Formats: sequence, C-alpha cells, structure tokens
Amino acid sequence: MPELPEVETVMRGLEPAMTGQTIVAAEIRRPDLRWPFPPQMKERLTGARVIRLGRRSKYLLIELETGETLIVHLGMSGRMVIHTDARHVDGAFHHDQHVPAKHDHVQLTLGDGTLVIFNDPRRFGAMDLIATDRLHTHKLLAKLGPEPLGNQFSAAVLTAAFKGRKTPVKSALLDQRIVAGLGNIYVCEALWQSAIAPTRQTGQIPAKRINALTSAIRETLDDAIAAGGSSLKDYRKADGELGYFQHSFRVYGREGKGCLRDGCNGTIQRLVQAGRSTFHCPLCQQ
DNA sequence: ATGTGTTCCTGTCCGC
DNA sequence: TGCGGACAGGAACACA
Repeated sequence: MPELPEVETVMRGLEPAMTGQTIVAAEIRRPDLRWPFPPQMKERLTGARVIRLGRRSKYLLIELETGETLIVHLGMSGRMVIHTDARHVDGAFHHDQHVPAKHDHVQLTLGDGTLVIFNDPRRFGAMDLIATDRLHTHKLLAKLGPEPLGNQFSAAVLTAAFKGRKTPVKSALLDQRIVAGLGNIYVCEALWQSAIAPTRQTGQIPAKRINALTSAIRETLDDAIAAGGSSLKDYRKADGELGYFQHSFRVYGREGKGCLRDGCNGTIQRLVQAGRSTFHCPLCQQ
C-alpha cells in the first residue's frame, strides 16, 4: 500500500541499513519494471557508497557518493526486503547462498553483507538514476505539488488549486500536481475526516471546509506514519519486509459498516470515481 | 486547459 | 476443486 506514509516508513527502515554502506554488488534480474532500467544501472550502482536516503512524494531517494541519486517507486505492489544473514555478523559472507524469491527483481549487496531486495509482483514500480544536482528536473518529480507535511502546503494552496474547477474533490486530491503523496486510501480518509463528500466539485467547497481538509490531510498522514513507525520494529524482526504494515482505517474498505463519526448513524458506501473505489459516508460527508 | 477512460501486470478472493 | 470475474495501495497516456 505504498502511499506517502508507507514510503516514509520504508525509507526509515532502510536508512540504518544502507546509510554509509557501499553497494558491493547489484543484481538486476530483468531489463525493466514499468519502464526499462537506465543504461548501465548495474555498473553505476556497483561500488557506489550511499550517502543518505530521502523521500519525495511516493518516491524513495537513495543518494550516492558518485553524484547520482537512485529513484525508486514502489508502484502498487512493490516492497523492499532487508535480508541479513546471521553469518555476516562474524565477518564471513555467505550471501551468495540466498535463494531469490519470486518477483525479486533487483538485489543490492552492501559492504556488511546485508541484502536489500526490491520485490514487485505487478511491476508497476520503477527505478531510475539521475545526477543529484538535477534531481528536481527529473520527469517524474518535476511537476509534483507540495509535500503535504511540509511548509509549502496550506489551505491557501488548496484554495488556489480548487478555485473555479469542477473536478470532484476526490480526483483533485489524487492529482499529484496539486498535492504530492496522497493515494486512494488516504484521500478517502482525509475526506471522511473533514466531512466532505468525495463527489463535491472543488470550486464549491467553502473556505471553512478547505481549512478542515488541510488539517485532515496532515493528521491522517501523521497518524499513518506514526503507526508505521511503531510497527516497523516488529515487522523487521519477523521477515525484514518493509512497506506493508497493520493500520486500521476509519472509512477505507468499510463498505456496509457503520460510520465511525460520533453521532452519525450512516452506513459507509462504496462508489467508483475515475475507475477507482471511493469509500464514504453519504450522511455526514457533504 | 480540463476532465475521463484505458492500460501496464500478477495475485487473491468470492460466487457458482 | 476448478473457473471466471472483480478487484487491488499508481500514474502515464490518449482522447473528448
């Protein structure tokens, strides 16, 4: 479920394992994911030291000492797995005996023997390399709107983007040019939280509701990141898999169940907008 | 310029 | 148990 909070959680999980490490081997088991990998990706990664990890929207950024940054997108089903062989702790590396799982497309071996594996059944994910000083010009990043948890995001920004447009607010919030990082789940959650109907045209939303929506977006994402952080330890302990964790939603996936808003007797309904499921309470979301 | 539908791919789940 | 269909967390792209 990689939306912004999940990518943030993956980034925080990878950070201690990767920062300062050198990629001593890169195994690339197919020529592409959603798009072809960049030319010579294997060679450009091999021997590169990881300076730091970051995130922009749903993109994971791995900055290398070579002057390039590896951009990773998890798509719908991508995940990162950290594989640590106990034998490496004593200095003897036996990582070559690790048997790849199905859909393990890219495997990085770090200097201490840790394996970082990108697994993606549906292959909607992507990887690319770009000079770090040109990162913001990358096609995938250039048009992204503000980070919802950053200083650039505000009710004024949403108001300007919403003004005079007839787009249903659900679609507008999925538009990464307006605000970056929201996906289907957290859009539903934020609209429920701020009691706005997903079908509402953006130009028709009162200022007060836009203020509420702005806060709801921040709170929803903050809560999810907090939940991801708290589940991270346990998840790592289990199997090293990052990117999926238990989190309960207030409205997403709750079709036919009672609305959880205090004093509301509504029933959550599912509708389809632009080919994607929207969950909402028709009673309290206006 | 804006808004909508299609498409990429595999896996899972549900009803018959 | 098998089989078909719906659906899944994204987003580029073609098109009205």
